[in-house]
Amino acid sequence: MEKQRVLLAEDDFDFGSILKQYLEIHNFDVSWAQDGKEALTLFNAETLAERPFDICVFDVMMPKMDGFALAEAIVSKSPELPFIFLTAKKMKDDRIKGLKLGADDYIVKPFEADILVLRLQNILKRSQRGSAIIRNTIDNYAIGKYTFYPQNHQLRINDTVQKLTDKEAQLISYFFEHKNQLVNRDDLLNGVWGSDDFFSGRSMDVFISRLRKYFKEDPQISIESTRGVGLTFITP
Amino acid sequence: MEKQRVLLAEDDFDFGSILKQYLEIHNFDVSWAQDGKEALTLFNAETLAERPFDICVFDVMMPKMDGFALAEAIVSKSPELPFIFLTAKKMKDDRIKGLKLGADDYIVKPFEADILVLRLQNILKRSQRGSAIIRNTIDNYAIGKYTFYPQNHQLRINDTVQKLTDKEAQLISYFFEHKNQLVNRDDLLNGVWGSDDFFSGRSMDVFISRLRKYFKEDPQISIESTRGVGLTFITP
DNA sequence: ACCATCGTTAACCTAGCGTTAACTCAACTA
DNA sequence: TAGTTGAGTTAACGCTAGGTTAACGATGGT
Repeated sequence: MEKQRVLLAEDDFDFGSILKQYLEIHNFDVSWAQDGKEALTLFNAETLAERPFDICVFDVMMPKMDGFALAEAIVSKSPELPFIFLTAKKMKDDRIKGLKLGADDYIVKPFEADILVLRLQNILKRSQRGSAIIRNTIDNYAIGKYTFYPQNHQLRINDTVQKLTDKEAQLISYFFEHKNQLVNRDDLLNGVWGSDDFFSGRSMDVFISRLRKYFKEDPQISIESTRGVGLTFITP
Repeated sequence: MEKQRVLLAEDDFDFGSILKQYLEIHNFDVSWAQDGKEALTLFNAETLAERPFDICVFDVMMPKMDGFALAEAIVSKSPELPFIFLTAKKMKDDRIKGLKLGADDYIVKPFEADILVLRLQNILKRSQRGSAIIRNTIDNYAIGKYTFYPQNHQLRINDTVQKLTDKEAQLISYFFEHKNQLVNRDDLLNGVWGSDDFFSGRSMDVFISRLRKYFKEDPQISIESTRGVGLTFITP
């Protein structure tokens, strides 16, 4: 199999070099940039040279150009190129911002390097089986009679407006962004809560239960769980 | 997607060139003028050439022709063209003057460059979904039985006149200018106070509470908060 | 020098939100 | 089939963002 090409933008030297090594062990071909501008330059060069990247990994906090800006710039040129964000936790609201940009995933530091590898492999697998993502900068998600507006945390159901709380909004964004995919519980925890928060427990289940109530009216939409694995947001 | 065209008028060389770069990274097409007259020339040239600008960014303090004069000149020719002001803080009353001219936003220096980008994108999104703003130089804002006159800080409620303080007036202007939009607390702080004032805190809440009193009589008008996010000035 | 005005701070209170606890049911294992 | 574990749901708890009022202190006018 051809090596997959990864564009890695990560300013922390130690962390970056470990990731690079680790990815290379797993048979990726890694181009590592230490700030956003450098990453953009790399991207342009490689794209011109007609050996485009297969996937990008952006740290959010970087000097000169942050990961979001970088992602926007790149998405505008290669709308179908998958990318994920890395971030230190505690960056409030960032997760929604990231997913709104159309990120395929959102990993909160610290994390195990092999987690990253697994996620990348999954995303690549998905994007290869067709489903070329046409990614627009999203300002709402609509399914059937439901429309969710991430900016103001509003879920419109037909014509009634339901205000969601912060966490509900983050969770629902995650689901809309991964609809009809089985997402495992750890990924969900990481994506919405930041895994290292290791809090005792079952908060996620409570929130899922709350979301289910919003979707109760529509038999076509549901959040189904697969015991021991994770959850799927089922939509028509 | 087509590049959006920005007319940037900013006399400070360092600041201007950074903004230009940053905007270009975000896929804007930037024309940068270093004083008001130059900006006006650019505007005329481009408008004649039938490649009109999509949005303008004016620094207030500039040699030869300040941002306000420039804005007036441009508004009189392209009434529907969105524009925002940049200004050093401490320029008392400027904000009201700016909003009276019909500015779509008002950003106080210093600020993060990505804030600017986000605001521009929001404004453009809004102005594209219809609602072509018919902008008159505003000398009052009227909603129901309330009319606010920014020049003399008077709020008329039916036929009684309430004189507002400086800050009340700035805040109410901001809300009238952003009615039925959720504005986040930081933007509000920046728009009215100038964010870097990081003053200990809760002044804004006090003012909001004061404004609410003025609107108490009318059940259709209110200032509602969305916890952890911001505030919405609700009007019919 | 005194008073009035206004923005800010302090202090207290409420309600909204995320989490936990506890109980129940469903699903897997042996 | 009994025992165990994962997940669904509800109610309750505790924390904190936000609402409100009163008091403070700076500024400017008389």
